[in-house]
Amino acid sequence: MSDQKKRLFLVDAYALIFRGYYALIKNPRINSKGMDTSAIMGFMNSFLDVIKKERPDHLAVCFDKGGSANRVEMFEEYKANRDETPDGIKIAIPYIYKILEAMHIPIMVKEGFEADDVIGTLSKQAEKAGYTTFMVTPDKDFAQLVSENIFMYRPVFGGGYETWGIPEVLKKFEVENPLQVIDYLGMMGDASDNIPGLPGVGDKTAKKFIKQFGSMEGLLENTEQLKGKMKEKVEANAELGLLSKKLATIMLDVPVEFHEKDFEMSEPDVTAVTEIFEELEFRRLTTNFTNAFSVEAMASKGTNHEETTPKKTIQKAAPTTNAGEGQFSLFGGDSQPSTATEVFSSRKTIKDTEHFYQLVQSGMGTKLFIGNLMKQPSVCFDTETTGLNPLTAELVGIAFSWEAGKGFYVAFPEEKEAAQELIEQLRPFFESTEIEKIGQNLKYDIKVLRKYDISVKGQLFDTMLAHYLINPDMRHNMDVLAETYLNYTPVSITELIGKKGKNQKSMRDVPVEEQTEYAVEDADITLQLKEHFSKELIEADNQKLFTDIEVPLVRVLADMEAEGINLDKDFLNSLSGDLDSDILTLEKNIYEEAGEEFNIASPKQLGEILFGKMKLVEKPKKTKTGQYSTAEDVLSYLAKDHKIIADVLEYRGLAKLKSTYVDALPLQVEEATQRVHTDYMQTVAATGRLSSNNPNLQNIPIRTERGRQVRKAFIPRDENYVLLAADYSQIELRIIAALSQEETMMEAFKNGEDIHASTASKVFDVPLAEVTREQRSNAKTVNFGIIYGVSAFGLSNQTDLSRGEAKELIDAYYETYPKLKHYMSEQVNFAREHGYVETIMGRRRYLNAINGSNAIVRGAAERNAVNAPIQGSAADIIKIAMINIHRKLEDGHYKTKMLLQVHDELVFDVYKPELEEMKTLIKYEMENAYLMDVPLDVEVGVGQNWLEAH
DNA sequence: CACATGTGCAA
DNA sequence: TATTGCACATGTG
Repeated sequence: MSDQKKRLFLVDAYALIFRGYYALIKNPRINSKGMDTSAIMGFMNSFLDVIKKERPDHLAVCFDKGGSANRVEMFEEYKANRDETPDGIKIAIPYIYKILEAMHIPIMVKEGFEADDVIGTLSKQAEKAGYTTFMVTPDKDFAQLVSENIFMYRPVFGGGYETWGIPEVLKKFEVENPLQVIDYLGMMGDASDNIPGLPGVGDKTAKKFIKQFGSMEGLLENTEQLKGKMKEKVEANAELGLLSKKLATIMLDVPVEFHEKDFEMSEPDVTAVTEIFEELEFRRLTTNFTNAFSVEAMASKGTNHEETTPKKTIQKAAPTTNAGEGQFSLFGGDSQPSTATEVFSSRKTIKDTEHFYQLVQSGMGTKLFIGNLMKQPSVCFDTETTGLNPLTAELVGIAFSWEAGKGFYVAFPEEKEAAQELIEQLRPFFESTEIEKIGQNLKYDIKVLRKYDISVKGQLFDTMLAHYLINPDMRHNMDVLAETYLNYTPVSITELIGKKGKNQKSMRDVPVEEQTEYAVEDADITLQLKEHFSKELIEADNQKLFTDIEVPLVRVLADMEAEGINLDKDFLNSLSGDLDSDILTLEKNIYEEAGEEFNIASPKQLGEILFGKMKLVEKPKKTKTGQYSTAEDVLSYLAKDHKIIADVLEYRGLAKLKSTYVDALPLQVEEATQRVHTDYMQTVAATGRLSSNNPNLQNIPIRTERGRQVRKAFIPRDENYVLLAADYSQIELRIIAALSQEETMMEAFKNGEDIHASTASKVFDVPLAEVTREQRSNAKTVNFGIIYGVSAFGLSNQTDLSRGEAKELIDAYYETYPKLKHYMSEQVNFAREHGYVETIMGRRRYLNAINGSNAIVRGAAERNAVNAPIQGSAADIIKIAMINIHRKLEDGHYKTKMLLQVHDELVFDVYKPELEEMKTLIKYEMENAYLMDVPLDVEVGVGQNWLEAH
């Protein structure tokens, strides 16, 4: 294999660093010193992968230094608009240098030249010297350099690499010659490099032009063939086009020379590298590194299935050896211990490691399989369906796994009766109370199976929920979890059924062998994640929260979602008509006042009219992108002086109402049930709250008279039912009072006082009876502000108070409630020391930024330290209440159903004969879900619609 | 068609 | 320079 031409790898350092950093932006790696090591980790992972996979004999890592003097000379805005390099990247650079030096990796830097130009020049020189060069970079600009001997070696999102040779470039850019990539980039521009490009020309147009004219020059010489606006624009920007092309051209005459010897790989200084990794707390990388450089690793090197490397130049590796033997120890994130059973080689799909996935054949095969299945104490399963909506989706198959690396797939027939027959055979498994069921997002599977009249019984372990408790701020989809904790990249669903939109396939259209591979892999991975997470749950002392709250809630939510709520479409239709005519009138008035017609819904156009043309304000506030801000708090000050602004505000309110609620809700009524089924997300809000979508039923208007009308559209199931709404009164303030043991506030609650009036009376030092509306309102604002960690500035923004008055008010507030202030600083201190805060049920939120150096970020973390335990404890309490109520309704075989949760409120469809019983039961369960030193109070209302029920 | 931005609804 | 969310219309590529 090495008898082929010699190979040179040139690594574009910054491109890989940026890519690594942003790939982890949602789950940044923070070590115990609070340092963000994402960029280093991301870069090293990619880099070591290349070494491990390709074993290059000649290699260099190329950095920029001092930018490109040349390009800036040509175009002074070149890269000027780029955001400043994030801190996470800045701190990474010196470490990466140090690591590469310790590894004895050649580093190329040429002051005043970009890495692109250095790499370009070197590859062309190496080509003359008989080398095949691989440019390791994701940056598509490099495509212009590709030749018979020069390839791009691109890391692919989700792991693996793809190689671009001439055919790939020609196909990708739809050109005849790689050099035309320069014309393409020149026309289209590149926002990240600040190459302007031709205005109005994007990917599609650029490709068209190149097919038609061959080059930028060809285009500019033949503009008479263009039409309309495009002709004008291109002609007007000819110079810009030529300049853009120059900027996009990678220079090949950088004063560097390719001497073979300088690029030879040599033995790394293992001790030095290990030391740096230890300092950074990179455990997995340490083994990854040893592996990448070891002889053994070379022998057992596996092939990634995504390999697109040309056969002649890149050695194809031997079939993967048994990865379970333990010569790799790549398992686990840097904080996770590695274990023998969960060892997989880096960035591979599970396909490449030894595994045994079997398709269960019908007849005898099914019987044998089910017999075996029923003997297991604990099984992971995953349903495959025709779509994402569990109310309409049909079963395509179910994967099962109970042993790492092994699993089975039961494919389902399309025909309804046959499918039902098959699921009946599986019923004993799903309805067994003995067998524990493991899954990722089990709510979905439960809802799907529900349609087949199967109820999933027994203990549940949902890996998504488990991870949500382990770190609620991270993302919890299975692909990310597999990468983070198991270090492998599952087959993506897009690979199977294509991107959503144009011609997305259904799972049904996927060959059953591929279904098996994909589905069982997911079950296999989920099973392995469970092993991981169950340990971590214990370490974080979150087991009770998991078992007693989050897991039981899954079934409660599945029931609520399946139930849905009745919506009065006709009523909304008539509202829509009313809104329409009012909006039309306002529109006419606004156009008249503005002297022209424009799109009022466009903040850009509106700002231009109000502040650019009419100049209603001397110094208009701008948004971060430099547009005039037309936000409500800006405009409302001006409404009394300018009719047009009052009209705009009213228009906005009505338009919002119509588009977001009145017109949108009827479209969400499910065909099959004629009801609206929201989807509650249990793992989104970092504090432990639920969120609701498709549609969001947690933000239905209530504050304005007009908006409130929408609530009239939510009605009982039929004439035998009424809607009941039960609200916790001031639950968050009660929690903070109890947690801080602030007696004054606790007393007020115990005595059933109006808490805001009571606060006002104490803070402003007036008798309770003499508190003015304004005083109560200000006290209410502070009460809420305290929960969020408000500043004097923020408070003065929310009230009529000046900054000074706001500060006085806050000071008086803390004097009234000294324990409250103490509690707040205690929370902050706890977070500083432990890195997290927790709720009454031990739900944690990690706040690493609280020890960071950025004052703004740190301030936000400090507010979170106060807010998260309060908001989160309230969430804990209502979740407990929901579970208890759900159980009572089930056990008592009531017809009443729980329908909605809105953070501190529950909504029920109550069967009229059960009404009195329900009022008592619901109020009792909510008030007694969790007992604190402050009583909880729940207000219950009943009505013919949601508005009346309040 | 996908994504960013500005805006605004709820607790 | 107040917490947590979701979703709309516009604008851009």
